Amino acid sequence: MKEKDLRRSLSVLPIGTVMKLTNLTARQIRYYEEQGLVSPERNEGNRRMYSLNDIDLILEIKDYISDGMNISKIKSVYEQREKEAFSRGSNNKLSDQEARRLLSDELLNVGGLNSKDVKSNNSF
Amino acid sequence: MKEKDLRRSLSVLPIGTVMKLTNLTARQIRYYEEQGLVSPERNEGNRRMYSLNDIDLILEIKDYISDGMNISKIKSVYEQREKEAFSRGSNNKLSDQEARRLLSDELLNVGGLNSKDVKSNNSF
DNA sequence: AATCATATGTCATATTATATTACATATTAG
DNA sequence: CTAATATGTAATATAATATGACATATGATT
Repeated sequence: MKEKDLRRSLSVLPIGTVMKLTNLTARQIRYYEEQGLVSPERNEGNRRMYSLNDIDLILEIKDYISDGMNISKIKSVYEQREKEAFSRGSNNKLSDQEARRLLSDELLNVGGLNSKDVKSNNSF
Repeated sequence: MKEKDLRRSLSVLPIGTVMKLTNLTARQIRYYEEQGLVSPERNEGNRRMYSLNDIDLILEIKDYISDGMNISKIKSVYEQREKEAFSRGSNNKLSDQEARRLLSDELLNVGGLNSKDVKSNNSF
């Protein structure tokens, strides 16, 4: 559903939270961004702010890497995906207030705890 | 489900995230803590770290405040809720719905429709 | 083996975020 | 009116994050 997409794309999580949820270091998370795999927003203070979708993506990247795939391969996989997604197109817009409410709901339903050695089920 | 309970009690969210998700100021959030309504954990750097359960609670507090209930009343209600949960045995707590009803009952005793500013579309 | 690329660690410096405390103030209750 | 309540605001200190540079382990290539 549309609402869910939106609430999962709200960027409210700082890198420290992402570190805990993914078990990655800040260095790693920033490096994946540097390589074009993730694109967190920035707040007014220039801090990276991540969404649940970003966390999904990062966990997926983590999986790929632990499977022996290197960054550039992962990147090409995502570029391919974007092409497909782009051909579908989507647009939705909700008020900030609605969005906040929706994200609350979503956060309260987060599923899939990351666990260092358990191949991420990526169910976040 | 136990795993979900665990997830919901993970303290990984700094106060800035809570501000965004609840639309409250840091001052308000800390004040509710000062009044004994919330008890976030602290990380090694002494920063408050909130869980999804904490956010639930804060949103609930926000609702009741906007309905005209004052802090001490809310506190006494929570204490009452705990008593009842305790007398039922720790393994059989009040359901959320029952808890809501309890608070609603209390609201009726708070007296006059303290209409206040009902901008509180408690949709959160 | 030597060299190179990749992925991550670590350190230094600068800026933002948060904690704490104190005082101010608007609104409500008595 | 006066006190209590809830929140704002400011000052100061410390933690978290950003950025850039250099180090290094690992695996790939020559």
